[in-house]
Formats: sequence, structure tokens, C-alpha cells
Amino acid sequence: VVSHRDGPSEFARAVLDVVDAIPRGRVLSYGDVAELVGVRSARVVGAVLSRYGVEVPWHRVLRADGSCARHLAERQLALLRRDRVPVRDGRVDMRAARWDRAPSS
DNA sequence: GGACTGACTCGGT
DNA sequence: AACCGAGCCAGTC
Repeated sequence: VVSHRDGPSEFARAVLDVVDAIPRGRVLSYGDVAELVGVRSARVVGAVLSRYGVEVPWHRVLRADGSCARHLAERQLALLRRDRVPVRDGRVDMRAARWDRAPSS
């Protein structure tokens, strides 16, 4: 059943779980997260982070081309540098920093 | 139940 | 590099 009380939906929780699992020094695009939770809309991932992002390492999620949303750029870049993510010209090198969750075993 | 809104993405100009 | 336009879909009203 569904409670009438508001909280993160099951979908939102799935998004937050993925983002929470991104290791320091790595990043994912909104579209990557969408794919991992099983939707084809990258936008809705942004919508979840907009509402609940404060609870997770939201700065590890950015656009597919490695750029940040305008209103977040300054803070996000600072946090990414603190994570030692390679940033060049305000852009993350996705080829180098994209989290590749390859089951090692 | 319909219309709108975006922390998006891709292909085409 | 910089615009489009279309597709996307959970929220919100």
C-alpha cells in the first residue's frame, strides 16, 4: 500500500541509493543513473536530486558531457576537486572519471 | 485526468 | 562552438 505521508517515493529512493554508492573520485551522468534505476529519462534523476540531493553525494552526478548545471557549477566543481576528480576548464573528463561498476569477481 | 515543469540527452543545423 | 527540436517521465497543480 502507499502511505499518504510524503517521503521519497520508491523511485526516488532507488536514485538516491545509486548516487550514494558512487565512490569518491568517480562520477556518473544523470543518464547513467537513470539507466541504472531503469528509466530512460535523465531529467527525473535531476528532479530527485533537486528535492533530496542534500542526503547524498549529489555533486558526483553531472551532465553527459562533463559539465555542471549552471546554478550548481561553482559549488559542484569545488566538491569534485575535493574528491580529486580531474577537472579541466570547468569540465570533468568523463572518459577518465566515469564510474565503471565492473563486478570484479 | 490533463497540462506544465525541469540539476537531461541526442541528433541535426 | 552554439543553437534548435524532439523525446523523456516523476512531480506538481
